[in-house]
Amino acid sequence: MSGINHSKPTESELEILQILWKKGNCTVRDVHEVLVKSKDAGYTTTLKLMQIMHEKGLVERDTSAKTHIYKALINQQKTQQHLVNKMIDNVFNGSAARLVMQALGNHSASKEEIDSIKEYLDQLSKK
Amino acid sequence: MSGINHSKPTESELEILQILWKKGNCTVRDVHEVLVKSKDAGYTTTLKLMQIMHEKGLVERDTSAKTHIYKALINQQKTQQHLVNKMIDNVFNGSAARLVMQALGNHSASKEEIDSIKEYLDQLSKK
DNA sequence: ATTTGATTACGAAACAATTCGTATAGATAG
DNA sequence: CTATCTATACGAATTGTTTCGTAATCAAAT
Repeated sequence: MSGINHSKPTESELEILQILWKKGNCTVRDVHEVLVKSKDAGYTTTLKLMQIMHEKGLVERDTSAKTHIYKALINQQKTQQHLVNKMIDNVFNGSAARLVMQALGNHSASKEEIDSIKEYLDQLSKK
Repeated sequence: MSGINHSKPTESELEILQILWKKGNCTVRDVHEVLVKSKDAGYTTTLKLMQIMHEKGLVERDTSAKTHIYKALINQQKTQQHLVNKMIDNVFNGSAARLVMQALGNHSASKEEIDSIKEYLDQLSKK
């Protein structure tokens, strides 16, 4: 077991992780360009965030060239799992079912989504 | 429309809200006593938090007696909805279904939970 | 070579969240 | 009445997050 990973990215870090998970290897500029579409931020802000994420071990980077290449180090699924579990405990008193209903209730899932969830539940039941 | 409520309680605030939602009216001590069961905190820390929550409009309080009585001002369901929606956007790229599956996958919902969700989904489908 | 542009490094400011020590006031027991 | 206990008020230290200005470095273009 090497470095502990609390896997508690902040909100800004999560935004960046999203991009890294989707696109794989990125320069700071790559990430920044996606970010500015949805929010207002300076380039050096994004840079600094990614440097801090590196210090924390959330990402790794290749510094062999002038322009560094970043890559997510923490796993998307595990991070999602961690955050969902925390929310279940923290916000829904430990009831996964209540979270699920809340999620489906107002967010108006599409028919396809609902069907795929049903299918998923059927598989879960068969055990 | 009067005061906007961003309903973005911090983690500590959420812990306190949980207790207030469950028990209704509470003194600081009531809340504190529940809190210390699961975490390490001084009484004045809890007090301060609740005072700040009051400033923010998250709770109201009756100060007519020496010992103040606190009560949640923001709605549990709405707060949950808000937080879930944010998580869907922020962590699951907008897919409620993915959140649901993640929630059910590892958290090992009980058979009863799964059944009640199925029922819920059937009702949703009939529309 | 010099200028221009893009990049990383660094440090600090601004803000927010958390924690707690100390002061003060009211209630109660002796 | 006085000592003690419990409560709130206040301020400040600490820590974490976010933001950005400025400097240094390197590459490419002129």
